[in-house]
Amino acid sequence: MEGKRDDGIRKGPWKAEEDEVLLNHVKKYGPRDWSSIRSKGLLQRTGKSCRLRWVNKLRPNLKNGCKFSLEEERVVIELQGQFGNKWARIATYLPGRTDNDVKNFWSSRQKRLARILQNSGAPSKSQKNKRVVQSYHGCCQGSDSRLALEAPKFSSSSEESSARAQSCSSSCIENSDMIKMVPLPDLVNPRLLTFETNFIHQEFSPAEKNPSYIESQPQIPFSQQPELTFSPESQELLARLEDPSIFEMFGPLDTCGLGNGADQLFELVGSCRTGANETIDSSITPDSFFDDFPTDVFDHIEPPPSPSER
DNA sequence: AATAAGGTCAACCGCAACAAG
DNA sequence: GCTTGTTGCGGTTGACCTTAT
Repeated sequence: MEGKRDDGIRKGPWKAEEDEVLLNHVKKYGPRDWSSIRSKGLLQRTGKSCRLRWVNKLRPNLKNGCKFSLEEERVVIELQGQFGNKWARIATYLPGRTDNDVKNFWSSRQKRLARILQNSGAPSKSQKNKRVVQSYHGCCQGSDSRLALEAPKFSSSSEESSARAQSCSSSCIENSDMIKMVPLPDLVNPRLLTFETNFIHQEFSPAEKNPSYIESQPQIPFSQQPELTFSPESQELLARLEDPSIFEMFGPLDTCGLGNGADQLFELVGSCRTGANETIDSSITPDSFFDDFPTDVFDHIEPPPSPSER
């Protein structure tokens, strides 16, 4: 992969020295004249390659190596529906994210979805657990997930970067252990247990084809987003629960195989579907309920507020 | 422990839009 | 108006890492 082409142009991973040269160039001349970097003999890289490196890795305030937060995830899904695969445009709504980040995020997500759907006919034993979990995972998506989006104006103020750093670190928290300690009623706010199949339809029939969809949705800012939401692809799976044959896919597996809480899980799914406001039985043992879940189900659950924050 | 499968990320490629000559 | 060079964008690929078997 790494190496020089016949014309002497280097390709492949960038070295620290190359980054340094590129950064120096940008400091001196700004993020432009990429091709002059090579013509001046500073680097054996194409202008395109230099630009790409700057945009994706060296630009200040990038959230490199930071998983997409729930909010970011929602923004991408929302805007992909609105704009289609206009990654650069979508990225302008996500501070610190590049078009490449958004593109990669989306394609992984699509792959995952495709695989889930493809496997749904004949799930392996190990998939059974996961699929149910994902259904649960998705069923609690807040119904008011429409967003008020406005392309932000970025500044380089320290205030903004520290806020950014904070949001980045909070979204990177590995919180499965903390979550395991939280009683179920604290995690699942019954008010949030409504389900909106439109959301799924949107994912597979982008609103670009139906722009009125976006406009018709109530728009609320991030700060008013439901505090507990789940990965949206799971909603598609949940939608499949409408199909009575869905449970056949689990074969002989019954809820006993999923731990003590699985019965509640299916009740929960049912209440999600009806939008009922039942409260969750507080006699459920949280540990037994969650222990059978793969930890990735917790990935998108915000850590609970500390008692002082409540 | 070894291997396969899946996921993530960085980088390349081709194309289109735009500007300069 | 045409050609050429530059920039920006979206699609794709391959390496690497993680997780499952």
